[in-house]
Amino acid sequence: MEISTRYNPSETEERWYAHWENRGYFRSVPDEREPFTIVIPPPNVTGVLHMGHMLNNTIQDILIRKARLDGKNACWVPGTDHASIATEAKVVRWLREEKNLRKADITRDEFMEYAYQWKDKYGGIILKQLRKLGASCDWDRTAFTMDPGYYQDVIRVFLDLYHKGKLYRGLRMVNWDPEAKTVLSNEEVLYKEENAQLYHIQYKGADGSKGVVIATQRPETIFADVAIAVNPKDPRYTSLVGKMVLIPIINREIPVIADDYVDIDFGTGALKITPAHDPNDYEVGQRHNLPIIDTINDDGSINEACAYEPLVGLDRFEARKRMKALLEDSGNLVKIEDYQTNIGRSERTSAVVEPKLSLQWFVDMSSLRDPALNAVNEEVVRFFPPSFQNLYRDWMENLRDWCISRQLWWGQRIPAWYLKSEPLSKETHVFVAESAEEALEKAKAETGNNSLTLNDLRQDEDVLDTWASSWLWPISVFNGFEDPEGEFKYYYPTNVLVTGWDIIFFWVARMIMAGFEFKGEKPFQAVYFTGMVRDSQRRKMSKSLGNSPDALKLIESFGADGVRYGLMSSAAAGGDILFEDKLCENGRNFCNKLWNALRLVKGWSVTESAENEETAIKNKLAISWFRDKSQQVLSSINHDFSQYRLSEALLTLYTFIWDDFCSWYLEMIKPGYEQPIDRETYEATLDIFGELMITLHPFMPFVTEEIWHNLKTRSEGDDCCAQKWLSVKKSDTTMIANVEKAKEVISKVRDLRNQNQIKPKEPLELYVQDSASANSLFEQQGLKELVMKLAVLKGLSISKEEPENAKSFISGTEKYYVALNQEIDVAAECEKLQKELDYQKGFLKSVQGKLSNERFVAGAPAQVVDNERKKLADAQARIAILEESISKLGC
RNA sequence: GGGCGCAUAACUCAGUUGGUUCAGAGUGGCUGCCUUACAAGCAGCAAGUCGGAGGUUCGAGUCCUUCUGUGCCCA
Repeated sequence: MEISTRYNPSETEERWYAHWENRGYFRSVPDEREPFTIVIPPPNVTGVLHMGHMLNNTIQDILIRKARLDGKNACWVPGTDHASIATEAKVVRWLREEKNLRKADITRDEFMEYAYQWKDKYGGIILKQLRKLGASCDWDRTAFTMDPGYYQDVIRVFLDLYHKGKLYRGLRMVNWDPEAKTVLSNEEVLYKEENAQLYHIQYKGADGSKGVVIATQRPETIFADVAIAVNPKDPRYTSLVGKMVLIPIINREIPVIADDYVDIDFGTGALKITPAHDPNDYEVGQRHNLPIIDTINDDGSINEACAYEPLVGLDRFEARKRMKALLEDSGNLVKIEDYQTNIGRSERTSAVVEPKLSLQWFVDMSSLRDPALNAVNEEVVRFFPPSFQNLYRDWMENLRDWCISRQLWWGQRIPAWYLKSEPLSKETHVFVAESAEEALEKAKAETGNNSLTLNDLRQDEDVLDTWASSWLWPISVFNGFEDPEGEFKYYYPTNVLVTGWDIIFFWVARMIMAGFEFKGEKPFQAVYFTGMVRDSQRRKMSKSLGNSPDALKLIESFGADGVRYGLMSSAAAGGDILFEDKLCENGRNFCNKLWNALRLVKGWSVTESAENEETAIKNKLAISWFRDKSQQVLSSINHDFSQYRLSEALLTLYTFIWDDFCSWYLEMIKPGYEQPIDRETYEATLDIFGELMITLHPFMPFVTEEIWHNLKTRSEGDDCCAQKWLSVKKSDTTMIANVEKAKEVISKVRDLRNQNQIKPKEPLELYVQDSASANSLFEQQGLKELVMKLAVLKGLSISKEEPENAKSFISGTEKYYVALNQEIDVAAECEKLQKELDYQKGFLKSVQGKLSNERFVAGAPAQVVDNERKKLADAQARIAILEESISKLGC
């Protein structure tokens, strides 16, 4: 059979994925087995696969495939998030561009209909792309945060919190996005240093005195000023406190007040107080009972309240420019200073966030915090890596109430009704209910007015923050609200959540709070935090930089396994990945290596028995060595898995397969050119190869499945992905150590060839100096034959005499000679030996130092002390060999 | 300004509760090979006073203090 020299992933991947799906391997229904559950961090329904998703989902797939091999009932729930602000923006643009419609032109119901159309057409692309990566999700369970049942859960939770008094409507300073015209939570505001200007403005005294100079970054808000504040400890201004000054241009009188909040060293030390447009000013205003003048509209333009007609209707930034000229004209502008300051921008629209007083819905976090904080502190929910506990704790301890209303249509509409007869304010009646009808009943009861009808009510226009639905994800996807005794009981709490640390506040913390609040139980046992995928210059992958590779193209060029390997090989938990194609190239090369090992093995013809006794015992040793070493490797990989050290597990396997299996084992048993191999060795090799494929399967599912089926003809259902994870058996450590010593001897012979320009295939004669340890080493059955084959020797004997014209090397505590038909450079040889001797003597001295220290011998564990004794003996043996050689050469 | 990390080979990173023959890998570099599975490969080699200083300990890359550099989170 002719097999291509290169592994072709595109040919196999689609075939195997379809096969797995057809066999229903990814499907999970509750049964008597132990469950292993992961819920996917739902990507935006509008999203397309990017590097972060690939990393994140590869990790989940590795964990879920491993659990499946472990015989657990593995359940990976996929789905998407409705992403209210991002999706609404996309739908609005689509309506404008494709349908020539503006949001203002259509009703809410019409908008929702279009939005669902859009979602059905463009949404969920990412779920199809995940299949290409090999993600073994239970697709029958695909969930969406706006599914009817899910929607119902979100409403139910709103009611629940409201009735428990943990949800309230209040007038508060919020972060306002004037572009999206919606409120944002603190986490949705990104602060960055930007260049700005500080305007120094003269406020004249009402009594005609000089007044005071203030510094502000926002001159367009001076008409909303209600006071000037100074620090009570600032001697420059003590005489001014209590006096009145005039706002420039409009000449409205405002008082000068004293407040500790003012930083003496910033600007001029005098601060204008604008409670409507700055959160700190708002606090100061509250303390001093100052009025509030709101001069900015929802869209960021200036309104009539500013009491200066020429500015009305201008955008806040336009108004700022205009103010500069106006202040210059009026003679109030002292100077303009450039400076750097943190500017908050909307995560979604990049618009500069406007602090704004607004009537919104808030979740009171005080009672939700403690169980969630304790769960992480006490490691009931374990973080990997644990260092993220700090970040979590810090945030939880400084938790502020969560603003959950959003001025959008795409999302769960807030289930609160008001009386049309009452204008909106925080004092009006609010009827929170599951339906309008129920709200009406409440309204009648509360107002005592039985003649009210549905027509007298209006529902709150706003929807809920997307996180107010996704925080229920681990509960809702298992129908935990509607049917808490059903499969929810089987799957919840889930085993592990895999997510980027950047949403630890948005999502992870809130899911933990929701778990305890609504179910009295954590949502997951562990959280695995992935790092960020960055480019080789450490920059975040972003569309605007254009430094993000096309995920599907990567899969096309390197294969899904290649990409998975590339991402995982450098992805320690929590650590960022500096991505380059080269990483995937390594993965592709690894697939190719495996493929060629398969070609080699499948190319052999088989005979019933080995050609001679030497070959038979050599192969036997090779098989035992590899089998036994596999146990050690497996045990190390098991340990890595238990600690979520996936990257380490993969690299261990990679090295084991590439080096020990391909470079050593296969070379040990490889028959001569066109020679057959004995059946026993052949069959053992197929089994070994298959076992390696099972172990590698979670990481690289496609190539392992393909090779699994190429190794042997398999019966229906005998698939790699459905095998059983191997259990660790005992191994013969002495035998393994002996073979490792033999490998060192072989490498040293090869090195010697290299250094003396001897062809790799020219057979050499090797002697090992007679000693107890040499005899003991070569008593190992098959070891001599192994060394002879791989070092390409025509003879290997234990010798008391040192041969003529020989070069020597030390391996372990044995001395070896290779007879050469060339002159030996005595001087160079002496120098080499002397250098080695010096080193060994130094080593000996340090070991002796330790052993002569009584406190060491008394204090250190016996095993450590024994080891030092062994080191001492070995070093002495080597020194003896070296000294003997030196004296023989007459150095 | 407050807090949390990180600093190990030219580069990117591992290094578990301090203890195997005086720190590992991949990439890159160097030497030699188109050897009959694989040049997307093979064999071999070189390269690190583990950021600086001090301390605890019989023993420190690992723990403590401090300094320097650097990144992140919050304000």
